[in-house]
Amino acid sequence: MNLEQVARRAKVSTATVSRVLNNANVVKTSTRARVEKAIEELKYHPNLHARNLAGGKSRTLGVIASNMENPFFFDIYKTIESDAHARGYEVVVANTDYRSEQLVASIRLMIGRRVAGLAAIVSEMEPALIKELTESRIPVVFYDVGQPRQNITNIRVNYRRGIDKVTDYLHNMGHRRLGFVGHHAMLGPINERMKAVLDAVARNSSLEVKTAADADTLEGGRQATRALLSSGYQPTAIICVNDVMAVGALRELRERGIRVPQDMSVTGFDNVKLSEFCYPALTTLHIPRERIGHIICNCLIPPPGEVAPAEHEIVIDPEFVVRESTGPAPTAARKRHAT
Amino acid sequence: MNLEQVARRAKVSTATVSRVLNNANVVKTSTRARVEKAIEELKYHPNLHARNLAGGKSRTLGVIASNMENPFFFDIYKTIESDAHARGYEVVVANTDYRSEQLVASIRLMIGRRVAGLAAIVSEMEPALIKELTESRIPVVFYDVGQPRQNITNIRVNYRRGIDKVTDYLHNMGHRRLGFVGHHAMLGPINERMKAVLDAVARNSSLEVKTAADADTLEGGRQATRALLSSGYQPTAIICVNDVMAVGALRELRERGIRVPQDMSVTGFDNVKLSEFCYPALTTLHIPRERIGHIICNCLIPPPGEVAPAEHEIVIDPEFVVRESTGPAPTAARKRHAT
DNA sequence: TTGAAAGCGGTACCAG
DNA sequence: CTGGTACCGCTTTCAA
Repeated sequence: MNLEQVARRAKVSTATVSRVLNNANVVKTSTRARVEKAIEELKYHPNLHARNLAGGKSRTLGVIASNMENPFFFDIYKTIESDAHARGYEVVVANTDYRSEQLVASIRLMIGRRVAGLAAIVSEMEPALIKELTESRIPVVFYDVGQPRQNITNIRVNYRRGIDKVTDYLHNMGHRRLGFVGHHAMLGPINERMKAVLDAVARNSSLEVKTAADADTLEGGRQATRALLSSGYQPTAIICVNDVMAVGALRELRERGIRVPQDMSVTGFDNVKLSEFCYPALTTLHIPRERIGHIICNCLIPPPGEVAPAEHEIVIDPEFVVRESTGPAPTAARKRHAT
Repeated sequence: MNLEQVARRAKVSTATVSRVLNNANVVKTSTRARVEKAIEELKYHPNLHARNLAGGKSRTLGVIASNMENPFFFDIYKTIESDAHARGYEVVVANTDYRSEQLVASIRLMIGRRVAGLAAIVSEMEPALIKELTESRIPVVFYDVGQPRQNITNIRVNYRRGIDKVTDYLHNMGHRRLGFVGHHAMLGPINERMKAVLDAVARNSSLEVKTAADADTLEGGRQATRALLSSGYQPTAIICVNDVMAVGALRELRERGIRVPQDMSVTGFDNVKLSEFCYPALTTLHIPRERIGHIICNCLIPPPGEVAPAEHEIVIDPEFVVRESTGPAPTAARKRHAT
């Protein structure tokens, strides 16, 4: 089913059919009606590949994320999608599962699709890829990774500032032995979060910390917490790399009969909706996912007439949100009681 | 950057470049090397639109879901994606947000992309669309909606059986006043779930029920529960249309000081991972999302050599999973105490 | 083993 | 306002 058949049935040329398809308001009403009738009768659906090929432009944005299962990524994606739709763009997504081979495949796929812009919300990233992207001339926004370049915008979160708020808070509450639950993406921002914790501990000799890592899922958070505690280490507070893993931690603690926050404090990161709905509600750091989505879309779809904005970097400061999962460090007496 | 430029640089014809791109093992090794070098140097990325257009086939699957934010949909999607990748297919997704206008747009988009197969995991669905799809000749799998047809496979869940397990269980536990928390998709399976509850109540004159609905999110579950209880109605058990909304219900109850399960029982549906991690863990009905994903993929990508399977329908029975969110109905005495 | 050329299904420019 | 037609970038015979 193609243009030509429609044209034949409507007794016009393919050019005219193309015109009515694209709302060129130069077609006589009667002709247009005839064409539309033919389209309807033939159940004609234009081939988008042919369109993109002939038209040259794609009006499609690509979004690549490490783990769409984590609401953090999904929230950003959702904002991008609705902004894009509002401007008449489609968006295609790809998951990397934190695997850089998948990242490579996804990026090639996006380039192959000739997307009009690409957002990479990923922790893993090889320099070679960045180069490849730079040379592809597609407008790109990286979240958390890479360097600003010609056609590359960078959004980063000031993890150090965020983590410092957490460690200061915990320290003031009397916590000295900390645990850190991370996930298996050992590059980029995750490491930054972990390093920030490590540094805070290094700055303060009264503090100590042990870390554990597992998959970026509820189950992963639980397993990492289990590993952390099974080692015999007895922290009074666990800092989790994100909210999802923190909810996993909460479960492990519950099953061990460790009360939160009386016996153990737990913190998350991101402030996804779930962090308010779990029990106890998580103390966490808010990252404005909608704002990030809007920024990305603005970079990728420059308002008509304007040129793509010059290379630049946008830094975001996480906001500390105290809820129910944290409290004063248990005293020896209370701790004994709990056991 | 196109085939021709690569061809020129490698001093071969475009046909040859195409051959090395497609791993046709007819190219002399030395030639192949020359071409690959050129591709590398030029950072050439084949235009997928041109490829699809010329090749005719697409090796991509379309997946349309009502709400990817709900892990239920996402789990199915994820399974489809990994199965598809294993067989060398791509998959593109679309969200409808339960809006049938979005569904229409998404389906047209998929047809326009000439996907090799389409999975529609949606609650909303207009008959006209089904017809349109049937006529498009692409293999389709509907979850929960529509009728089996020529190129259409149907997967459905026996909601009635599932819900009956829940209502029987609750009835045996002494519950008489039920609440039902649903979401705003008033067509298809949701209605089936609700109708099953209504029917169970109708069959048993000692039972009564009131319903409330809101968005299919954590917050929606909370709001619906709030609405249900604010009306003055005092159920002893709340049946939720799915786990996500049940977690929302849990929060509202917590904030009202209503203990689960002592003062109120709560049930979910789907048995997503979250149902084990929330507190208290949810009594729910398990729906095998991975199995569903596999089935879908098998229908859409028939093993090479075989013809697409004939029209058929697959029915799934949910399995009842009892956890901590349900218990005996509170006695009058205990109830008074709680207040 | 390689090249030439005919499409694939549209778009857009140029005439009429 | 409408038709003719030269591409868009790649795949795929058909010959050489």
